[in-house]
Amino acid sequence: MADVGAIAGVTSRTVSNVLSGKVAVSPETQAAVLRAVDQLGYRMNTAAKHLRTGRTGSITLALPDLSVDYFSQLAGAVAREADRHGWAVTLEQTNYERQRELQVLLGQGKHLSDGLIIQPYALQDDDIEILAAKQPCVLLGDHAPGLPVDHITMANADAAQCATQHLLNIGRRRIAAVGVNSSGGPHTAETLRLRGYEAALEAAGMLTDPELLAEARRWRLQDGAAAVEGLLSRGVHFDALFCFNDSLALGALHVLSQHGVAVPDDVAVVGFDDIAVSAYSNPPLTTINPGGTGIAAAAVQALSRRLAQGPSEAAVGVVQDFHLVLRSSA
Amino acid sequence: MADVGAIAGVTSRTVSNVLSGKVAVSPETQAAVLRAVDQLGYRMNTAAKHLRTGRTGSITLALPDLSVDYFSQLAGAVAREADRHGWAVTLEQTNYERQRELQVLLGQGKHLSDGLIIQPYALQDDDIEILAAKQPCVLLGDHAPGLPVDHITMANADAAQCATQHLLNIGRRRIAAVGVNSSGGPHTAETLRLRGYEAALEAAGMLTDPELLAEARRWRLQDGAAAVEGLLSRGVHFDALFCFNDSLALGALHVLSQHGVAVPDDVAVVGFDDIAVSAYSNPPLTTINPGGTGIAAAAVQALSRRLAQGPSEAAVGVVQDFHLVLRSSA
DNA sequence: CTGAAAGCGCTTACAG
DNA sequence: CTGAAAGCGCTTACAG
Repeated sequence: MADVGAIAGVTSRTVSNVLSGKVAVSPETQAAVLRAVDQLGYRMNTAAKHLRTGRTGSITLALPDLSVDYFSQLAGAVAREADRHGWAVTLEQTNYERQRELQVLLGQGKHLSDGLIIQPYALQDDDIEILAAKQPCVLLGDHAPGLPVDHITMANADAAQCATQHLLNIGRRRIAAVGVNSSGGPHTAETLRLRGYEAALEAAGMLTDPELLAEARRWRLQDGAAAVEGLLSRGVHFDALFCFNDSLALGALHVLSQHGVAVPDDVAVVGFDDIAVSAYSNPPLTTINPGGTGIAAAAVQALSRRLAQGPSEAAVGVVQDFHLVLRSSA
Repeated sequence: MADVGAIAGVTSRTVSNVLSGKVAVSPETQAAVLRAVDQLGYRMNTAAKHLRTGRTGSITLALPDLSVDYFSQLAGAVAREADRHGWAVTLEQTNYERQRELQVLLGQGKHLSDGLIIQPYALQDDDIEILAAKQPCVLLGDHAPGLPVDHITMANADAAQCATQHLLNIGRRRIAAVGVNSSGGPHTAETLRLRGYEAALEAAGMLTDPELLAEARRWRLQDGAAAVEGLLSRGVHFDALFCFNDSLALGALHVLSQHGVAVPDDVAVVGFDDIAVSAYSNPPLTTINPGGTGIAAAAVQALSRRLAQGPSEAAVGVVQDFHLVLRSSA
């Protein structure tokens, strides 16, 4: 920077002013500096800037697993949004491990960043206190209401009820729920979606048959396949599947097809998330769309606001809209 | 660091030595320092370290689009590998844009990192010279042979020939190629895979029928669907599809099913990449597996080696193994 | 094995 | 509108 200044006939101070654009500089000086920058191929040292200002210009995105479609699509959307805000995004795969989630929240990640967008999975409500402190942070997914942390969420229970209601509307009466996880906390997606499922049944004057609750701790393709295999091998009778996410549903579709079960004639299937492949499965999957890239945009915006406001302002919670996407599977 | 030293009764120099572990420190001193670190909740300032050492501890991963399964799975694998090497990974979505690819290669990304792993898409061979310079860099995908840059690739033509050969082996004679892109350069995946396809036909004494070449500039689900719709609407007769990647194949499967075409009876389908969903499609997809997470591991390792050796050492090219995964679609 | 000191490349009160 | 100078928090020759 001093070298640039030397060529332009100014000090580093003025070069900095020109480059940051925060302080007015006379047009001639500005032109001279820019010329010198070009001539030297000068690029600012971000480390020095970071050291001085305390701002890194990057945010951390912490997700359980990038190879899960929902997360990778979320990551893509967040990257795009962050880009618009001039942020780089550093990736942190937490592998569904509480330890790593805590580590990231405590800011012990390898890389210091200005803020964090995290979708926790294994973190308990007890860990809440830790969250609020340490660093600017936006939570994705579901957590205890009243959490003093910015968060973007969706109406999980309502959406699940809507999905189940649709299955009831088309005349199904033996609807299995795929993705139940009895070890989930009270404010997790698995619990809320189960609640929505039960609410729909109840509203129709029906009881939840425990036999129809198919467990799946993780929600990957293989987990959906295994859950439905289980249902089938136990001889459970069902005419519909409400899967807690699309990967489960895709796995389910696969197993049903292998067993010669017709979808939707014998068994109707509804998913949750509307990932890209779901529109192209055989048959195409009816599913809940959780507001598209809205979550990513809301998250980045919330973090941006938090960074501008500082930690004192009250936490904001955004509830994303959803809608049922009707395709052939139900 | 000075504060920590004050408590431990040493200077920052010794604290630094303890924390870096590079210089021997007496056990008592070490214990005292560690205690002080704990007591103060001290965390090292990475910016200062970076400024001083010139190393950021992070690498940049530049991919066209995270919402494409192949790339997101690659990103997940790279993140995992980088983690093992103690690196954070910063994400750069280039959106298939030459401009952004150049920008990243020139190191003009928002974030300075120690090195770059990039899968270019729009970059031409003319840009090669730029690549070699600027920063430690590992190339993914296909490029001119003899490129003076570390690169991880696979035997695209061989794999494509293998896939096509399989279709010939099971008695198919009208094999359409899906994903042809006439504007691709001579060393791109589209060109190499087409070449493998043609080589297989030629080896069987057959000619390439231009009618069977289905264009698709991008290789997403919708592109595969559109390509096959085109084939169908043009009334082209075909009994097999060799799709240049799995997303195209999945899109194709969808359209075939919509039109009541039986797979594999009427039309056999082979894909390329073996992404996770491909094992769960209906029918499950026969495809080329490009060495699993081997590419990610090889890339991170190559970058690691490059960083240790400096720019003078000769560039290394790794050709990843592949194999055909036989499932029901062909 | 440890101290005292310089310096990495910026930004920013303090002056003028 | 611009200079001279301090300081962000580390690491590392230079000594001892």
